[in-house]
Amino acid sequence: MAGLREQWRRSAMRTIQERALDLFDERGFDAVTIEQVAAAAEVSPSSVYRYFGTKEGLLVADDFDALTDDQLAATFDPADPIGGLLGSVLRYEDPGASEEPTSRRRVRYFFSEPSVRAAVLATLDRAAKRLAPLLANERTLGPTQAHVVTHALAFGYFAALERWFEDGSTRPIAEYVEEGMGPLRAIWAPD
Amino acid sequence: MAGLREQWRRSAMRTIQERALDLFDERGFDAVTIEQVAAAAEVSPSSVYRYFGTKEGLLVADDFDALTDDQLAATFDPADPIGGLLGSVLRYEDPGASEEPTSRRRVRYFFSEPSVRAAVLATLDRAAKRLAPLLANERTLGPTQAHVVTHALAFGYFAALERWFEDGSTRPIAEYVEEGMGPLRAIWAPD
DNA sequence: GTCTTCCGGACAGTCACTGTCTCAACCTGA
DNA sequence: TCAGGTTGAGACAGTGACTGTCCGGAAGAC
Repeated sequence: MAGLREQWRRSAMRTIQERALDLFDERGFDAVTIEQVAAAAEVSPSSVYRYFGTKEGLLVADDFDALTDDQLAATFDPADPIGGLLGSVLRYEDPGASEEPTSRRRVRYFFSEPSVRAAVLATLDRAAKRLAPLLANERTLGPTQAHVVTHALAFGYFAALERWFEDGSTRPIAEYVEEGMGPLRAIWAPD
Repeated sequence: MAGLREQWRRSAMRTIQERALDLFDERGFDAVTIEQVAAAAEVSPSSVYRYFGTKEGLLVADDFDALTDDQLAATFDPADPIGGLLGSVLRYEDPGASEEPTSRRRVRYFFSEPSVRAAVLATLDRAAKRLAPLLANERTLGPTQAHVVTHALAFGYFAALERWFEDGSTRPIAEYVEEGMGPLRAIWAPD
């Protein structure tokens, strides 16, 4: 059973996020208060904090944080992290994929709103920290090197994404990742 | 002339920072309010904000932000960024160097206090963004690649620093940077 | 149908941060 | 040395993000 309670919670979260995006797009992130978001979604401000933690959390779904260690290990390929990343991007951009409708609207704030950007950086930082041991296990990299490399990958990816955004978000993201992260492939090149 | 006003401002900033560190070390970052810091330093809370902008700013001196573009270009070597970074670290750790006494005490909070960590990440992000054009000018890297690489370098450096901290801060930082960022040198290897 | 559990709403409180005003002290030019 | 302009620190009120706690009512188990 899905759990009626859980069901209602999910739908509440979705409508809160959508109303929030409506307001943000209309008046700007800073000009909207949590109270207004709560009123627009017809919930209490407490619930917004219960669901999303922070105002930035309304935009930055910590997808990575939600993954268990096993799920993370299954998604991440230590032998070819950039290839795996590209695969995720391609899957995300696949027109047939069933992606949540808000995910495209949110990205804009990742780069335009400083506090949101900071929240994204923090998420990437946590993700890189969790991925490091997975990389250290299977390769000739020491733990410090693995730690450095996962951070380089995570934030390199972010940088590529930013270029895509600054370019007008017209060409596919995968192109920017492929081209931008190309130099990082040298890390795995045979010497 | 040094400017009497400017002189007093500098000394005020130093004492504020020192008092703040005293309080943070004693009670913990979260348990200390700006008002208490201001009282301990015998200035008004307004001044603390005027000087440091945010509570995290008391610990994260945005040294990079303060540099002009020219100064930045002079410090950064596009041909060998990792070597330049190592040089800075060695200079920092040189026992003969005249470093500000608070700089060692602050580092701890970079990694232990989430909001401070976020502020550091934001600083690195800004630094990487400013460095990208310098890297793109002189090498065979495209602008997107340069953007990715400077982010990889900045946050890779941060990761190496964290390993140093987690290891007890006993061995020299340069060792962690040298070892951890070794794989990134492959980016500049001749193919 | 009852009992338990859980969760959303209400509410009060804290504190980081902002904007504005005032006044005193520095700086400048004669 | 002394006016006049400027700069910058303190005082103060306000906003809004976020926290903790309590309570009632509805979902879940039996």
